[in-house]
Amino acid sequence: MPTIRDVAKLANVGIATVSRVLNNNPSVSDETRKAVLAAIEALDYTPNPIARQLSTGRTLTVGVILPYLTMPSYVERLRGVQHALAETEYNMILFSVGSPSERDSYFKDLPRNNLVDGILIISLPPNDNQAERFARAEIPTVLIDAYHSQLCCILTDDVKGGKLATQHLISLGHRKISFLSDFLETPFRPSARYRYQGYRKALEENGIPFNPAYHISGERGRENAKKMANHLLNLDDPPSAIFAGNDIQAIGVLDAARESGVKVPDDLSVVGFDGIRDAEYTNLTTIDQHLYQSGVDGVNILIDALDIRPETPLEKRLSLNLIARGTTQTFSQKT
Amino acid sequence: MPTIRDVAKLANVGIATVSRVLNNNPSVSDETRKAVLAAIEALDYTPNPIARQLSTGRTLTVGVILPYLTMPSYVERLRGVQHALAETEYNMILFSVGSPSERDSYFKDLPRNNLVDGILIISLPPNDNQAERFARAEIPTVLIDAYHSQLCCILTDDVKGGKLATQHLISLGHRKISFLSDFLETPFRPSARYRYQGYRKALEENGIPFNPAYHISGERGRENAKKMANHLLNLDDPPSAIFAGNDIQAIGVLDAARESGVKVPDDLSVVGFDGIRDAEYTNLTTIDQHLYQSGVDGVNILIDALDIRPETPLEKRLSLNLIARGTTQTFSQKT
DNA sequence: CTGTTAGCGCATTCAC
DNA sequence: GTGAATGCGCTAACAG
Repeated sequence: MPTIRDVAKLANVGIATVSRVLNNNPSVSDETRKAVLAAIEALDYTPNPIARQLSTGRTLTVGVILPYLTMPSYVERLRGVQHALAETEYNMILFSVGSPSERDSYFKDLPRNNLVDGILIISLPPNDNQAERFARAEIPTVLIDAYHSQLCCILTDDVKGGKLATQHLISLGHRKISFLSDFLETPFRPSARYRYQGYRKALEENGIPFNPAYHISGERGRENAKKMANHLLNLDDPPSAIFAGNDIQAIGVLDAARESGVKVPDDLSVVGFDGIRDAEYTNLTTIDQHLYQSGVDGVNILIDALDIRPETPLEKRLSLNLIARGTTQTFSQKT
Repeated sequence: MPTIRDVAKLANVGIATVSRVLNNNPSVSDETRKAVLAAIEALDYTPNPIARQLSTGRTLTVGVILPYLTMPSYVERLRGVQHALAETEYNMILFSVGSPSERDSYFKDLPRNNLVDGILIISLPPNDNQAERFARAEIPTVLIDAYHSQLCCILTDDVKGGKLATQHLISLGHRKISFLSDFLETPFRPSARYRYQGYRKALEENGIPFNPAYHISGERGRENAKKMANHLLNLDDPPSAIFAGNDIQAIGVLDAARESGVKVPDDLSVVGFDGIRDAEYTNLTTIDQHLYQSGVDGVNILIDALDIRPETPLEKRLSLNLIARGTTQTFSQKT
């Protein structure tokens, strides 16, 4: 592999001159510049980015820490990041997290080892110590779908979203409303918990007593959601509506309904959460939280922070939209 | 940021000793090792990977070149890569391609600039010159869902898959079978073209004349597929079955059928291609091409090649499975 | 076992 | 305008 020295030799110049040409330094005569470019061409030379990184102290790379792409919402966010980053000169290195210990290891090393110029964290809230570490680091960090008072973050209000979804059902006349979700406590970001809080709040504000039998949570995934939904549908007094913690689970609910012959939305209304593509496919009413946009915003804030570190952490809240589709309907039945 | 020198100073040793400790070199006395570790701890020191990379010539990084995550199949393949790479000591840097020129630029520089130790290319077939370049490079390269005789590749036989899907419909009694897909010529990998070839072959082998009216292609995406399907369904003599070039398009066909009141599978059978999760959701009969596994295999072959470069390029063909679900049915109608 | 030294390939002073 | 020298932080001989 040719080095800058080889180019210099061939072009009969010093390596500094080659470096100048590479970096578009204007103080090089047209003649020598041409000679250098010819040598570069002849040797098929490409500057070694690693050497450049060590020398300049910049890597032109952004590190993205995120869970394995098991959930469509992560993918959607990553797509936004991908797209926004393409507009910049930065590359992206992906750190996939499968366990809390993996997460902690990245959280510990990445802000201190100069491998990346900036860090983007998706759906993985740091604890106070970790956040402190990020905040102190020379490397700017932005959280997407996670909050910490000391760090820049892009957020959606899950509580509000939960309220919105429940409110929608209530306004349709439903009173027997179920909440079905992942476990409320998880090793990563427990968005289900916040959505549940919103659900509870909406009930309360509307004077609807909370029925513990209508609250169920379990392992994530469509299959499990289906099982949980079956349980709900088999209650003596089944709910007339189910609010699922995310779209995938809502689709599981639809599965259960179909198999049990429960007609949606006639006999049962279903609302999801996220606004992933699958929701569109299944004509599911859901809360759109602008996943893609969260990735774009995260990148933009990070890129800005790379130039001038904000003295106080920025906080951006994304809006939430109820998308009413075919799985919800007025509840008119009298029992 | 502390350097190895700071640690050495604090521990009262030479930097070589610190380096030895960092690299678990056994020839360090327990005592000094302990002292060094204490200093590392005290300074919260983390070795600079860039410096290490420059010094060793290894980056412990794999470059993944792939199209923007616009299609679920890319995501699924990336997931496989992500998972398999996590088992190794390698990191992944993502190069997202949105246009042929972007692709060409990565293809040109990446094999020569030592930014990564190995390259994985997903669904982007190189031309002869580019392949030559990869083959000559010191950096091993593996193609996933792309073929070139000079390079290692993980493949599925799209022609065979197209045959398989068509064959399935034929064996169900269908004779009026449509093929609906993306444009057969695309800037990236034209898998639709191969699947179309399989379709034609199956027809031929079964003595079914090809009806040009039953062949339609256009812009990708669910919406467009729906429009194309509508066109087919409105023909004077509409097809009794539609084989779509991929699952997303098949779902578009289902949309069209639903809206036109054409019952699937009673009035129309539909087959997709890919085996993405969405196919499962929509109960779509499809050809599963083991997308996830292709990513895993690609990583494994690459990692092996990192140790010992195969003298002759490896080629792995993934199997294809017809998954018969609810959108296909025997054709018994007599017209 | 351990310290000194010489690069890795480039950018960047500082003289000329 | 241009070249020689220095250093980025680390690893890897090479001595001792």
